Amino acid sequence: MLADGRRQVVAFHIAGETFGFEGGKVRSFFAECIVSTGLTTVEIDRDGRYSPELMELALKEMIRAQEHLLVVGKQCALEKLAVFLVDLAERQGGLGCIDLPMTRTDIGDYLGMTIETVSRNLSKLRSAGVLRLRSSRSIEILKPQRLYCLASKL
Amino acid sequence: MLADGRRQVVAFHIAGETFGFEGGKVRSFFAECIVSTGLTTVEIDRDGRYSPELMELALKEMIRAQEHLLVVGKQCALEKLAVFLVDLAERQGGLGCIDLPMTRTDIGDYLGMTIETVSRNLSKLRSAGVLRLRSSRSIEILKPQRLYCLASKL
DNA sequence: CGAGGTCTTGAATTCTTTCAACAATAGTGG
DNA sequence: CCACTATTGTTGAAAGAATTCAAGACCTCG
Repeated sequence: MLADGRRQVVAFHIAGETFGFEGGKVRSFFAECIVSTGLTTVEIDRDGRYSPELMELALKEMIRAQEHLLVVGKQCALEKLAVFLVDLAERQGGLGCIDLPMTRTDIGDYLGMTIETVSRNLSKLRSAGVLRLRSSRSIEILKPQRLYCLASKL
Repeated sequence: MLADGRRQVVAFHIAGETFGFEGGKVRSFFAECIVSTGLTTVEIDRDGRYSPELMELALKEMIRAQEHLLVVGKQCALEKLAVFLVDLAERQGGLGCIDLPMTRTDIGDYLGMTIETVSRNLSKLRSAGVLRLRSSRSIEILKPQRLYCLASKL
């Protein structure tokens, strides 16, 4: 949360992902469940040495944060949204149908835009025939290559 | 660098800071010197276990990246710039005079805005009496509390 | 069926970007 | 030391994009 009440969503995590690598005793971020969730905690060694596996996860998380910067730093809302959708699709295994468990507000706070902009640009993708909204929380990708292109992945 | 030629500056590092914690063999980012620079490399153990000290640095770097997200995600350019200046001032030890070794382009790519917007908002702060430009690369803070307030640090 | 939350869409405003011109600065070679 | 040149920085005007404010549609749950 920011001092003025605004919120920056740093990441969406799906099953099997690890988060919470904050070093010190002071925590700057918090996590929220948006679907029913099970958690496992990972303890570090008493002497503070991380295992290579855990270290790798922490570094992966850092790279992800830095790559998220690339997205949020983009100027065009449509592009940001495309990257978000492609990322989500890949992590859900394939570009057929994307499940959006989060609200438009969550997406907006993740991408640094208002919910109206999220909605408008989803509509823009819809009317361009790139995707179809089965419901507001379920998206069917009709033209994956167009989406990839917008996301600068092609 | 982004596929379309745009650039996202992830961090500015000053003397004594550590960077380059990319886990795998593939590197997504690169570093550039903008002042004359000395470097020391840190090697990790053969078994891949990081020392607690190095781990702490890596995690600090991750937190920094996530906090940078908070800045880039902000909508207002003036606010972003204020946060940038306050951060730089604090790392340079005090708010008297800030040294800007980087170009406006670097600042813009760091904050996710054009150089013109950087320049314009610096001018805005100048005409508001918040700061004075000794030169384009050297800034004197006249009203620190105003700057802090803009940076949502007060 | 009703109520609350979520989502979409429109219109006006505000802000940034883009394009262009010019000023200031630093570096180069005579 | 000075003119020349390239880079960097500033500013203006127009265009474009997102935000804000507002209204209404849709969905879910009790």
